[in-house]
Amino acid sequence: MKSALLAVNTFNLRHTFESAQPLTFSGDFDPATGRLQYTSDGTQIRIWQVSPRELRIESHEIGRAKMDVAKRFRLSDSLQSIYSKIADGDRFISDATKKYSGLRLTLNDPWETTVMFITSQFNNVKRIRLITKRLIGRFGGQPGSGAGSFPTPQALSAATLGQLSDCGLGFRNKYIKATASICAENGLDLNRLGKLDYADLKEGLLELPGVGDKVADCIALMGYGKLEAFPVDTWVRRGLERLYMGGRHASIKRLHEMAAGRWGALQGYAQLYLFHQGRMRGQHYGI
DNA sequence: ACCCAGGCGGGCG
DNA sequence: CGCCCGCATGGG
Repeated sequence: MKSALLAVNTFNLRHTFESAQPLTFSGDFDPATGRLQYTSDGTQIRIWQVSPRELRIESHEIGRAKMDVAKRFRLSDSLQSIYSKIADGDRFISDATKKYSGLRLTLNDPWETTVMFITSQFNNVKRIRLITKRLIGRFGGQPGSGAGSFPTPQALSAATLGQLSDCGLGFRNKYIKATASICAENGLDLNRLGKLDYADLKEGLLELPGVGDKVADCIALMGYGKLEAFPVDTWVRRGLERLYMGGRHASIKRLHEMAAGRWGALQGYAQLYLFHQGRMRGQHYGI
């Protein structure tokens, strides 16, 4: 096991893990020690924050691990610059970026992100974690060949609806199986969609069964890094209506227009802070 | 026992 | 386009 230090600026691993992104579902975070362990391309990586400006990384492949951490947590994003743009004249975003300073968007594997956010529909964070870990344990890499790694499209398309349901997927089993077979057999290579601009990418994602407006935006944002994606879920919707619309109801279409007008090309970051603040405000739901 | 959770697909007007 | 409905499951 090798170890390295990585300098960071405006980064908070705890906030980032708690913000219900793909690593929240597949990774293991120890709240007592602040250590996060996750698997990337079959490599085990363990990280924790030794100081506000330093991250400790442990892995057998330390070089790859350092690159993965930098990419995964978007460490090249200047959060100070992003804050100054999305919080300008906006009391609510300004409050959230102060309270959760260092909360970062993550960039994750498109296929894993797709499965996790199909799983997320009509579900809660704790159960998404439970289901994701069952999928990894039953259909992911086996001991000796990438244990703990996420199941491939081939593995999930070969699973029966009963097996998928037994992982806790319930009615989502048919979405997962159908999307997996499209990715495995029909040659829809999710990695190639990354070349498209946001509008075309979203249109492509919407063709997958179980992927609607909200899930497509989650995949675009956290699987492809499209910062102009703005997933509107229950928390964001409530937050927008309460904070910006005097408590009045608004359509999804109207909320998208408002977000685009306020935060433009960085609306994905605004969404992350709105979502996290909204979800933490009630704080009756664990991770 | 009852309620809710990072919505979606299908059917309707 | 908007609205309404059913939907599997585990935890509070």
